[in-house]
Parts: sequence; C-alpha cells; structure tokens
Amino acid sequence: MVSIEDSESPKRRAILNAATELFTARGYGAVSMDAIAREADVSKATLYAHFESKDRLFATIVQSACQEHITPTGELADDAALDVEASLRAIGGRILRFFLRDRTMAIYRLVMAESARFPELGNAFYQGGPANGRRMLAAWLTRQPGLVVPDVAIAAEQFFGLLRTDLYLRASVGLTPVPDEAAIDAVVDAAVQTFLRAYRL
Amino acid sequence: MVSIEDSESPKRRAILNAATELFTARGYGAVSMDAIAREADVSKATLYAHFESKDRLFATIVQSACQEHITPTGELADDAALDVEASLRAIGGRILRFFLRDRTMAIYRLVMAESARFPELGNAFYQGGPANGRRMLAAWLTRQPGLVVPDVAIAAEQFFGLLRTDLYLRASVGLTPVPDEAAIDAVVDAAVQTFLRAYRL
DNA sequence: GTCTATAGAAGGATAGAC
DNA sequence: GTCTATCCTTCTATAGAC
Repeated sequence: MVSIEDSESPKRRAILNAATELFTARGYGAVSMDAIAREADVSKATLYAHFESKDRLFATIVQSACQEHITPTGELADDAALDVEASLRAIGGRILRFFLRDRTMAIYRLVMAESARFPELGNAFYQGGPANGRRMLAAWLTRQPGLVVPDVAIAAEQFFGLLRTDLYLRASVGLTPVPDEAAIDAVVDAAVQTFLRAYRL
Repeated sequence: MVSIEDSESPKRRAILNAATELFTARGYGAVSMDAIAREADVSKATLYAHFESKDRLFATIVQSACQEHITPTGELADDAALDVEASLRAIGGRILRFFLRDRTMAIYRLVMAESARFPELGNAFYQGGPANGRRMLAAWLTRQPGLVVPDVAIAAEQFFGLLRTDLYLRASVGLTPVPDEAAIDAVVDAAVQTFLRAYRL
C-alpha cells in the first residue's frame, strides 16, 4: 500500500523531523522558527512556504505524533502457552515501558501544556493513545476465562492506573528519568498481583 | 507565630499574586514580564527590583505553590463511626477532587512542562505533593485492622493510581475540564471496591 | 520552491529621575 | 522603592530575486 506521503518533498520531511525533535525536547515556547530552520538546514522562507505559521506547524506535528503513538496493546494475542498472570505481566511490562519512554512522556507533556491554546490536541492525544489502549485491553480481558470482571472498561483503566504509580509520576517531573529495569518490574509485579487479587475467579 | 512575611511590601505581594495567576493559567512561555507588571498594576522596573529575572520569579512561584499544595491526606483521622470501606470512600473522594482542581492540575502541568529547564521544581513538587500524600495514606493503612497489606507504601501508591484513571487523564488534557460529581463518585467507588477486594482481610 | 535580507512587533532587562 | 522611557535582542512573518 503506497501512501501519498511518499511524494512529499524532502525539505518538508526535514522540517517536520527537525520541528518534532525540537518541540518534543523543549516545548512550544522555547523553540523558534529560526531554530527549526537551522536544524532542518532550510531557510526560514522555505519553512513558511510549507507551513503557514508556527502554530499550525506545532499542531500538525503533535497531532501526527499522537496518531503514531498508539499504546502497544494492539497485538494482544491470546497466548495459550501463558496463564493469565504471566500474560498480564508481559502486557504490563510493555505498557509501563512505553509510558516511560522519552517520546511518550514528551508527547503527554506537550499536549498537557498546550491543550489550553490548542484544544484539538487533547482529543487527538486521547483517541490515539489512552482510548485505544483501554479498548484493546478491555477486549483482551473479556477473553480471559480465569477472570471475573464486571466492567472490563473500568478494569482496564484501573490496570493502567496501577502501573502509573510513583515511579511514573517521578519520571514525569524529571526525577529518575531513567528508571532501572528492576524497579519497573517491581511496579508491574505489584500491579498484576493487586489486579488479580481483585479480579481473579 | 508572626511570620516575617508579614513585613513584605504590598507591591511584592501584588506581583506574586499576578504572576501566579498568569503563569498557572498560561504557562511560562506565554506570559511576559509586561503582562505581569500590568496585571499587578506596577511598573516593570519595580518588578525587577523585587525579582532579578523572569526565571527566578517563575521558580519562586512554582516552588511556593508546590509547598502550599499538599495532598489533603494530612487529616486522616481514624473515624470510629466509619468502617474501612466508608472511610476509603471519603478519603478517595477528597483526593480525587483535589487532583481534579484547576490549581492542582495547573501546578502539575507547569512542573511537568518546565522541569527540564528548572530541575529543582521536580523535587519541590514531588516532596510537597505525592510523597507526602503517600506517606500519610500509608500510615493510615497500617492502622486499619480490617486490611491485610504486605507493603503499605505500595498499596498507597496503588490507591492513588486507581483514582487517576480515564477521568483524570481526560481532564489533564483539557477534555471534560469540569467532571460532574456522579462521574467522580463512580471512579472513587470502583477504586475502593478494587482496592478492598485486593487488600481486605 | 528556495534563497537572502529585512520589516515590524514584542520580549527581557536597565538607566536615570524622584 | 518606584516610576517613565528606552536599549538591545529575538521573534514571527514577508518581500523580492532567482
């Protein structure tokens, strides 16, 4: 399947890459159009030939970043070789590691910081990320015979919530930006244990 | 106990109030020193007589906002008239409503957005808010005879996590900025139920 | 489309009088 | 401490040549 995006100009691609890099690293206000042009190795006039304003460039970038940034729950196959606990551990580990990735954090940061001035970003983020992830996990939960879940949507939210604990909170404000693997696994284990005590048959 | 703060000038107070208002509403980059001076009804020179730079004014404001903004778990008395479930419901309701308040959201937004450029903010936020709240709730949990909690610190984090679900996430990115009371109570109820299924004796 | 050069506005910070 | 007036830099955006 050939996308029409293939025909886009290399300069435009360079601009998008540079702007994505800079915006996610420093935020909207701290990045100038000059800096983007320099980073993309392009003149400022070219930049404005492709994007009518800094606002629209920013919105374009964040929206497409949201779409590309689906929570990794799409491939939740039912692995017959794993029991519910092992499966949840694997899923939880993937999700928490995704939450903690620089890029993921940066997008949430941007949307949270700028959603007041760019209201469309909130929806793009929610639909591309959390809503989708919740739907996928809820669907998976319904297929698990060992669980008793009165409301799978709520249970799915709660599983995400159990993963988003102190470690995540600390990382989100710049403390322990690179949590070690053992700490991550400990959070996942605790989440799975609590979740199963609440919902296991 | 008379604070030395009582002797601070009214202009300084006006500046702090105006700057707090503007920064929390619009973020660091979108607020100019001109705007702060105007809002405080003060000249820009006066502003710079009290604060050496925009950076320091911002850091001062956010840090003190973090300190004043303790998670409302300080008054976790052991109410003999309430059982564990009713108590948890009351506590959870207070906490989630606190999380959802404009001011609380705004501070988290600011710290998250600017902690890269102002590293001291991350710690001020974490110590003033989450760390304190977790400690208080953990202490309360140890005093509940009806619960079996292997690690109260982890359980406390998890309770907060169970409250910070979709409703909170949506509010944080500008969707449903004013959740209705019924929705809040539903989240609290679900959190308490799950928590108790996992940790009740 | 792409560049160089620049307009025009706004921002952070300060000088100097009182 | 407080003001008015201003400096200098940086920013968004555009004009005009190719």
